[in-house]
Formats: sequence, C-alpha cells, structure tokens
Amino acid sequence: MRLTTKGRYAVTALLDLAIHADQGPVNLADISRRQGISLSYLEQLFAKLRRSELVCSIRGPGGGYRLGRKPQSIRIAQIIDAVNESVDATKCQGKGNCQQGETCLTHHLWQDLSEQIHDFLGSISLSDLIARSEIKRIAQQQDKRHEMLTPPELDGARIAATFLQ
Amino acid sequence: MRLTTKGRYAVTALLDLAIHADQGPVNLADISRRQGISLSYLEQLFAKLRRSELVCSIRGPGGGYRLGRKPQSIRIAQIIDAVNESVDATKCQGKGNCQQGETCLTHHLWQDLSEQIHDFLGSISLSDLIARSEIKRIAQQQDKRHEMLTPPELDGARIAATFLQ
DNA sequence: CAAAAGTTGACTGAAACAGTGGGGTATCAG
DNA sequence: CTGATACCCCACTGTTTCAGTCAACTTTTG
Ligand code: FES
Ligand code: FES
Repeated sequence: MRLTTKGRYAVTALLDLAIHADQGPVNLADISRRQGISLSYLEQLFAKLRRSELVCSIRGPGGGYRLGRKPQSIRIAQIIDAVNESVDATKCQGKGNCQQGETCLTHHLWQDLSEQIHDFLGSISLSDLIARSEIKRIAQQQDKRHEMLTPPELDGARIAATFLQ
Repeated sequence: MRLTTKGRYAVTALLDLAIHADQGPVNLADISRRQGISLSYLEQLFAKLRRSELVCSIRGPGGGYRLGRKPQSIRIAQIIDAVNESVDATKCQGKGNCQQGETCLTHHLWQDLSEQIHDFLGSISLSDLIARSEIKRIAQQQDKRHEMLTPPELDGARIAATFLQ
C-alpha cells in the first residue's frame, strides 16, 4: 500500500475542480496556481483521471476540465484508485499466496486493514468534502490570494508578477 | 504514508517470535527459514525493534530474541512505527502547513484517515493475532514444513538438505 | 489563421526499498 | 582456553517509484 503526494494531489485537484465548477470548465493552469501543483505533473494525473472517466475535457480556448459525474457519486477511493495502483495493503494482492504459494501468517491482518481503509475512503464523496466549513474557508482564501484572473480585465503586469512569483 | 514489505516483515517476524516464545529464545535463522525472510534483512529490522524495546536479545549459543513485553500490550501500530517512519497520511505530518505555510484543501481528510488507520492497528495486539484460528493453522504447517530442528537430535544430512533447499 | 487549450511520450534526479556482504563482539559448551 | 553460535554494526548495491521537466504534437475557438 502507498499513499503519497500523487493520490493527495489528485484529490486536491478534483476538489478544486468541484468548487469552481459553477464558473464553467476549469483549466489546469488555474488549478496549478491555486493549489501549488506543477502544471506538467497535473497533466499526467488528469490523463489518468480522464481514462477513469472521473473528468471530461473541453479543448480549445476557454476549455478545460469538468467533472465526469455528479460530485455526490465521486468517492475518494475511486480517485486514488485512478492514479495510484490501489489502496491494497496485502503483499499478495489479496490472493493469499505470498509465501511460495502459501498464505503468510499476517495475510488476514492486511486484508482487514485494506477493507477498513477502502470502506472509509469509499464512504466519502467530493460533495461531502465541499460541505465542510473549513474547506470552504480555505478555498476562499486561495481564490483571494490568486486574485480571480477571470472576472476582471486581465492586467499584463499582474500576470507577469504571478508567473515570476 | 507507506506500508510495504518492511512493516509487514516486522509484524510477521514478531508474530513468529510470539508463537514460539514457549521454547525459549528464538534465533533469527529459524524465523528466516520459517517465514522466508532474508536473514540479513531481519537483522536490520530487529535492530530497530530492539531500539524500540519491543524485543530483547540474548547473545551466545542458544541465544536469540524474546519479546520485550507481554504479547497483549504489543500493538501492531507500534511495530510498524518502530521500523517504518509512521502511518501518517498527511503531507505535512499533521502540522497543517503544506502549502507555503497554509493548510491545504485536503488536510482534514488525510488527518481523519490517519486517525482511522492508527486506531485500527492500535486496537490489535500480538495476542489477538495468535488467538485467530487461521493463524494457528498456518503456523503449525510452517513448523511441520521446516521439521522442528530443535527437539530431535540434529541430523547432518537433513540440515544439509535444508540449506541446499 | 493564430492562439489557447488539451494530449502524448520520453526523460531525469532523488529517495526509498529490499537485499547482500563482511567484519565484528558477547557468550557458552566442551 | 577455544571455537562455535548467535547477535551487532556498517557500507554497499540494484531496482523501483515518485515528482517533476521538456518538447512536440492535435484540436478548437475568435
Ligand atoms: S499478504 Fe497475502 S499471503 Fe501474504
Ligand atoms: S496535508 Fe496537512 S496541510 Fe496539506
């Protein structure tokens, strides 16, 4: 089992996407700025998310990504499965044969743990996360800090400042 | 968060140790044979387990390792903590500052998950595992397969066969 | 058409994992 | 005393994954 930045980034990005869904398609450059994730790395992750049909893409100017389904039916476990190999904690991938074809002493323990984690992450949907008050607050601060590039007229100096940090 | 062979091996080895505790100190070579874990690798793991006082060692011929405490009070979470860095699932190690000092969108989710895993692994002790019927059965088969080198008189040819597989 | 966006693939440095090897040192049986 | 047995310690290595970069596409809109 492994849970690293990869899975965390994927969930963060999808949550950002869900929060800004009402403003039309969201492009990766915005997510990259707001969440501090490398743009190229995001592209890799979204390629996998698209293959799992968790998001769909709209190409061309004004395009971006949209959620593939309703936020209520997107579970955290599915997001992690899409980018990571799985949250399985056993060595044998549940086959029970990691010791020369025999079941090892601790197989059942890891199987129970896997089930526990999967149930937990499977019980939480994107909309559950959006509903949490702390998350709303954090998202607003992030929007404010990056000054909403879409609604007002774009200001060249300000964009340059954003890119050059 | 990561849960790999390292933590699994540590739990497996300690469980083997607990099962064979009634026959005096258990040496690593026996654990290595029974559980199919590299001897040198086991030594590294036991160095850490000893530092955490989960086991104590007896040197010299007839020596080996013994549990540092009663099996009831050794929790799986402690074993994994001893060899692995931790089962924390957050990026910030619980500090809430992984985005340039600010709390990231998904911090609370990972914190909840960490707590969930820690509670689960912290609620299970070595003696809980020993009590499970499947584990008793598997341990008996392992003992049988490796022919109990201690009780009967040692047979040169048989030992050679074991070493040469 | 040109610019904005997504799409794809190859590539990289760093870290961790899983394991090997070789030299120790304490202890006990004979 | 001596040598075998076991733990102890440290340096090293091949492989994999992560996290990220770079460059060259294609599609779509204004
Ligand atoms: S983890 Fe499944 S048999 Fe060992
Ligand atoms: S995981 Fe704690 S702040 Fe991001």
